[in-house]
Amino acid sequence: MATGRTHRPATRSRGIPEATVARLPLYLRALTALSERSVPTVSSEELAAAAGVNSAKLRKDFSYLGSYGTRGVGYDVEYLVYQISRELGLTQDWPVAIVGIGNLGAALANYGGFASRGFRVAALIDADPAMAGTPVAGIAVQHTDDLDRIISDNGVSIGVITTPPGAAQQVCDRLVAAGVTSILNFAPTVLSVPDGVDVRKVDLSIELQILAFHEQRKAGEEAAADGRTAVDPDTEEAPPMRATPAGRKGPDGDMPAVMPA
Amino acid sequence: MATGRTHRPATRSRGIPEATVARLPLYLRALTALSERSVPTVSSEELAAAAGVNSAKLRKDFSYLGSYGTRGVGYDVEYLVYQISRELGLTQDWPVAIVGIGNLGAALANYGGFASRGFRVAALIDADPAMAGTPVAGIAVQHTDDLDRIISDNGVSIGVITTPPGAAQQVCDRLVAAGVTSILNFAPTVLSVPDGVDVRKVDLSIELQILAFHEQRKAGEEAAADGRTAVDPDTEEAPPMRATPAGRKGPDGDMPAVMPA
DNA sequence: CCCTGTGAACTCATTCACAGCC
DNA sequence: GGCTGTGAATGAGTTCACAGGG
Repeated sequence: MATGRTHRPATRSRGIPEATVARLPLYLRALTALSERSVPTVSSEELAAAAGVNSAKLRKDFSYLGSYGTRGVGYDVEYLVYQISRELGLTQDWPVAIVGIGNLGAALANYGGFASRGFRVAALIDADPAMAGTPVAGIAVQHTDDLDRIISDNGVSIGVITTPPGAAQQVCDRLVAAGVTSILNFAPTVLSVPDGVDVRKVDLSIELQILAFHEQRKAGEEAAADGRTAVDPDTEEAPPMRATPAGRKGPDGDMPAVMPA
Repeated sequence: MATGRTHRPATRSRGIPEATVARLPLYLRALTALSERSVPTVSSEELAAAAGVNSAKLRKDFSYLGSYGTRGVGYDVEYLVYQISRELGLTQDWPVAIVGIGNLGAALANYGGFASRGFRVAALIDADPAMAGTPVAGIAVQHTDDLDRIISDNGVSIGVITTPPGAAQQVCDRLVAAGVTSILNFAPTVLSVPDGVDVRKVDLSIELQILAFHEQRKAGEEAAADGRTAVDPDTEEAPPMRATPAGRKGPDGDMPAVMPA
């Protein structure tokens, strides 16, 4: 932002904040619903409510895209749908390959929300030779050996990894080598990729752990409110054991059996 | 932190930043791997690399938990595993209910990473009467009619929603009414919940759209680097149509057929 | 008036850089 | 000397509050 409109081409150029980008799909979904109900116009307040954000944030977000609203009126639904779709790159077709056709991979292949919105499952790939040829969601599974060819032949630039964690990095490397530059990773692994490749991750167990953290806090506060001393994770202190004053682990090494695996 | 140790109980109290909480599971995973390899000690640098963050961030994160490291040496792996587990509330058992046993729900029920780490699938619930009794991942599916009882009987406080979008809000309401205070939502819907209830969402289609945005940018930049005029989404401007100067949609209403559904 | 668009203030998060301790 | 712990500096994101066009 800064002092004055610097040297920009004509409209506003690059640099939509990442946080804004992450919300555009949300707005788009809300707008699409309005569009289906043939609502012509919507205010920032209404749309914000539908998308689950506050209206100031929404207006600021849209201001990064340009001035697409009408003061005193609101936003034209169809027009905004188009502008956001274009901004997100959904006016073109994105062939996607899913690698690792287990329970999750198959579920994703069958997932409807995939096909709509510019994404198309172009290939299913698995390392199990026995699966090769089996149709999943109407698409024949292909073997990992052909990964390179499959990616190039279909012009895939977005790959989805649903392999077991042990295979994820290797699959990732092969995808990248074959030309994929965006990866959606469902395996619970940290992937390393070269510059220029985007990785996003979806991790069930991380989400649950974050919920558990807050859940535990709630339990603690509730108990505190009850007047009881509570099991507040912080007050609970007085560590069950600690490394010996100036050493490694402490030979007494008694620690609650935590973490199954 | 701050000028002086203010009036805190003894250790450091509440208020771990949300961003830090979201990374703790990542650290825990990396530490667990080290623990399995019987590595006794790790430096912030090494651990940060394994978790895919930089070391300054990691040290700052850990500083919110307390001073669990040893200067000149690093962190005791087992001890840190325990401290983070405790902080995240993983030293206790969290019974989880999954509502909506379609492809995705079933895949999650079968997902291994679920069972480990303190979470236990306590119930599977579906609205289809035909599914009632069918075992999925070794657990009999129960009918939505009994949702209330199932939640209370099992002491479930974390619910996972994998229903179609249309049913999600209703299921959410019922879960909350039954006592659930944390929800992990896989349905592409914005859920509204009362204060005190946490919702986290996992949304495939949003993730893909974010990737598409960056992917499109890459394509534009690459073309620009090639010297060609490129299809930079911004330069592309000169909108294909726009609401008439002072009115609604514009009667010419010609808009590219975007958005399948 | 109504509602958008946006500077300015503020809050939250990351990074720097170094003091403090082993 | 090496590595943690943390104030201080910087940057990103959100919210405020109001100017400005319909």
